Amino acid sequence: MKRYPHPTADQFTLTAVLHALSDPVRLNYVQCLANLGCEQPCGAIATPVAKSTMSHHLRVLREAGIIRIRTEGTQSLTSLRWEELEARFPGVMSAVLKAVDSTDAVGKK
Amino acid sequence: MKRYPHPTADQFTLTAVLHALSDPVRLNYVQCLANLGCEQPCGAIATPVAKSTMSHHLRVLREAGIIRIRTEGTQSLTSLRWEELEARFPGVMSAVLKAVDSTDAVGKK
DNA sequence: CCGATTGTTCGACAATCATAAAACAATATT
DNA sequence: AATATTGTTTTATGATTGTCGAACAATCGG
Repeated sequence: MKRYPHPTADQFTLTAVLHALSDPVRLNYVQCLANLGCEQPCGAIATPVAKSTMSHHLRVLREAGIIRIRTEGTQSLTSLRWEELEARFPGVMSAVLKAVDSTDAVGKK
Repeated sequence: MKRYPHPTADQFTLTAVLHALSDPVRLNYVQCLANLGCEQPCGAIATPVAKSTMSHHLRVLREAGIIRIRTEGTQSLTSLRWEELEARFPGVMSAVLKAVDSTDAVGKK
């Protein structure tokens, strides 16, 4: 069973969060995760990149505090750290995700 | 008199805005600009980097649509494109700037 | 006209990043 | 045990990035 280092909420930095969300592939993944609303295996969300690349992106999101990853069997389950993010940086995630919904900012980099 | 290309609001992309704000030097500049509330010459806001570096950062901010730059005499006057940004991505800028105020996310990269 | 002020542009450089193939690890299934 | 599933790690590569100094451009003040 793999263990991943997750930062605590007080270790989040705004610049790391913004940087993590500034990549189209990552932003799209986060948006899907938010829309689905519950824990998802990495593979459940379609992406245009190789699995090794996706593994890298998920690490960036995890290290920024945006997602939590735990393993169950062979799969890695990812979930948004919504409450912690909203508590630390109120309104940032919700505004960003609303903006994603209302624009085509994702997909074509 | 120099002319700078500025994107129109419909050309803004969320990822470019987030990327532009994800650098500590740029985020700090934007925050100062917002706090001062009015047009400022580049040099009026202290930064830890060389002027050529700052010129680069201001171009990134301009191309993302975050600031407007116009020249008057020898100085370049910068201002936030607040209304346009809020209209395009409601809540994003205001949430980010509030988060900056409430954390030490800026300065130490 | 001359020098000072204020930024921009142009290399150059080191660091980071997004990407993917290949090998690996861990668990599940048959 | 053998194979399939799922994702990570390693290694490599090309692109982007942040940084600076030096040269340049434009204006302002004498």
